Amino acid sequence: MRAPVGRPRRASRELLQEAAFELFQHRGYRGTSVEQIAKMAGFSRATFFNFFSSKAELFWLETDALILALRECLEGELKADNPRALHRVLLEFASKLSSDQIPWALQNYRLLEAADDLIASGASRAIGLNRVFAHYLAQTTQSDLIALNARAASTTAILVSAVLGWIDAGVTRGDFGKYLSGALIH
Amino acid sequence: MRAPVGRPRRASRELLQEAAFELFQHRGYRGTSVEQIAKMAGFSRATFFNFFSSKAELFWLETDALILALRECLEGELKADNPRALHRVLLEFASKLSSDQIPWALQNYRLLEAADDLIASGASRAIGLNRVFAHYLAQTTQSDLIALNARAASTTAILVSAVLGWIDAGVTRGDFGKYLSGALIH
DNA sequence: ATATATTATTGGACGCAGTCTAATAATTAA
DNA sequence: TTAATTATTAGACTGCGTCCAATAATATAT
Repeated sequence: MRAPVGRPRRASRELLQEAAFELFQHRGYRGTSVEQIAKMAGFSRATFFNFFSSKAELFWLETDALILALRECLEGELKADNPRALHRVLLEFASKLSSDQIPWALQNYRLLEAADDLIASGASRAIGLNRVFAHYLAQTTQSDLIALNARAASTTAILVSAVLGWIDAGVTRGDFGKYLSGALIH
Repeated sequence: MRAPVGRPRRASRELLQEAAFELFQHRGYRGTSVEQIAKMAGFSRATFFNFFSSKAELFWLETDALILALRECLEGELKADNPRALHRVLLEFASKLSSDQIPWALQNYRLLEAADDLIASGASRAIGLNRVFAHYLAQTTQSDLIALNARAASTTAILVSAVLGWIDAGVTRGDFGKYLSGALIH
């Protein structure tokens, strides 16, 4: 593990994100330009795009980590001898979520509404989740493709709506598991 | 009903849409600029934005009409003495859909994938549908908000996945009702 | 006929996102 | 000291969406 060759990095995703969220608070997402974010963090616009492929990617950084954790949890389950039902795994994952580690983006998900690129990137996350669920169901159950896709889509939609409900509940929200189980059994 | 005052219109949504879809076929959605669409139809870029608030709005013109019809169908049902369950109304609406009147945008929904603004505008349609369903459920059933939202979201997701499955089935797809009912009862 | 009001179309400018390229800066290795 | 390597940067470009002022085409009033 030698010292890396070449000019060392000064910028980082974290530095840029910090500057961005501060600006988003004051001027909103649309009211904040990439130029301003980069300048606020002490870098140039070009550098911003060395770290994020778009303004929206920055927004989802923490949320993507959460989604990744969920995906790995499901993949681990698939490797088990007898993988449990999707809903059970989701509920267990949900029970480990604590109210104080909600990604900034999710806590401020209402920022989505006015910005096309945020809606699009949020939708891409939902679609990605849906693919993960569909894959899990395909491995663990047998049914025709259309019913399988419908179940995956339904699960995704319910999960998202439970998350939003949980966030909307504010600081007194309590445990997420309660919200998810309430939404899953209908 | 006198002749309208002022300079008469030459342009129309239909003319612009026709030109746009032709270009989309050849160069794709992203590869087609608003400038090109307007020029192809014989107008200027500025005129395009007199008729559509964005390139994506043009894409959804026919689909929006379909969604509107569904919404009106549900609103009519709400005014009935004894509105039926949401699923029943949807199935009846679905049975009236014929394979040869699928909006161009839906038939070519794969164009969505590469274009952020299309994804965003598509997601907005889904969110709008979801609101309609949530409203319907709120009027016709009694349950807590979170379960209600979850059911609406689930219905929306299932409807969308059924539509996509139906379209993917190609010309031999047959009746949509079959797809929807297969997706709804899971 | 001519002038006026009204509406449609247009050109041109702007700011911002995202892409690209070439230049420069900071470091390690030779 | 020089070369190789990587980070940062400036600057140009295209396209979207917004805006405004200019012009064109029509109806109506005088």
